[in-house]
Amino acid sequence: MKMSEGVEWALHCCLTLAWLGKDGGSVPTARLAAAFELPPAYLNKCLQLLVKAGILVSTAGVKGGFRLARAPARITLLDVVTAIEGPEGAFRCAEIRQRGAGASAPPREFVRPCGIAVAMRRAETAWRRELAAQTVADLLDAAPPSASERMRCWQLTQVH
Amino acid sequence: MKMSEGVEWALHCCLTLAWLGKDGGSVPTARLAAAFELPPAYLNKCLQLLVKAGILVSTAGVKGGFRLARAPARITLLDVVTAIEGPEGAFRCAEIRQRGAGASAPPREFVRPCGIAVAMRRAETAWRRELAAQTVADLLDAAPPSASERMRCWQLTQVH
DNA sequence: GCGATGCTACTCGGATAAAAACTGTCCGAGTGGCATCGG
DNA sequence: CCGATGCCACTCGGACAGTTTTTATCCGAGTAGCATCGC
Repeated sequence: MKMSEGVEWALHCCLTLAWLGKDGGSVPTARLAAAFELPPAYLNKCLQLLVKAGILVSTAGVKGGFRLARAPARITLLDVVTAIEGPEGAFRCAEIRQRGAGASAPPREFVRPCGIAVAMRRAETAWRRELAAQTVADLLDAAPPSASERMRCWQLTQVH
Repeated sequence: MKMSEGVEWALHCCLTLAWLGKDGGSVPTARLAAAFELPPAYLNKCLQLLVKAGILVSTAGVKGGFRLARAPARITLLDVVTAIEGPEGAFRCAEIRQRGAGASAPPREFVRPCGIAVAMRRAETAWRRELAAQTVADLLDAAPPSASERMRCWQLTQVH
């Protein structure tokens, strides 16, 4: 059960966009990739997922790039995780209770969901609740102010 | 982020062992695999993980097999999930904040952990807490009594 | 001088390969029961 | 009849392939700015 690295990348990029894009400018993939030494093409793939989810908006052309689609306070960590990992939960009940020994049971016994699936779903719900309670704005507040400034200074050095 | 199917298998096997092994007998892999139409060899691999974690005990020999190492009330879902999936969390912080733009930052800035990692860890902790709050005994109570009896009857038909 | 127009460089976006993890399979070491043999 | 002993069938346990998911890469479609050309 390994979460995609794209989640970490996406969150750091959201934070960076919140810092750099304050003046309304778009940031291209190449610059975000350079900011964290990530493979640019694959990072682009992750950012596209965020666009599809409505978290980012993309602009084509020579001065194009990505920027946040809405205020950081309205982007939860759950939004980002779901955008990258997909809507399905980690645990998927295959209903093996109905196979083998359970094949001869009356169908009405399987009307109520499998207790194991319920328990696992409950845990994942708690996980989602915690993720939904945190926003990108919270991450901005928690990060040291120097990081924001360093990122902004670094961006100037990258202008060719 | 897909959880291994072995988790579902292991939980169903723990439930089955609690039902069948009441009289102290061990249940071999082949019988558990037949009970859910699972690949026997791979299921055996999962059961070995449970043995390593101290959840099951295995007995070799002609009347051998697996049985619960302790009472169902003392086996949490977290125990089983950790045994199959390993102790590491789903999210692993790669500290990309220290690379690229952050490479020139003073080391003391990275003493406190990455805010993103903290937030993700908090969510996973909530997930673990829910899993730890549920035991195999709770699953036994939640399952319909007919399932227990059916499994016991079915077992008799499997004796060669 | 001013506007329209064609061009170029740069961007995103999706289709295409390599790598890793998960899933599935096989065979060997070890053990306990059981039949046999001897006393 | 009772005990010791050797054998055998059955079990777990770890080493070996196949398949799906993840990671990484490349190239094409499209767009915005800019220089050029014409009026």
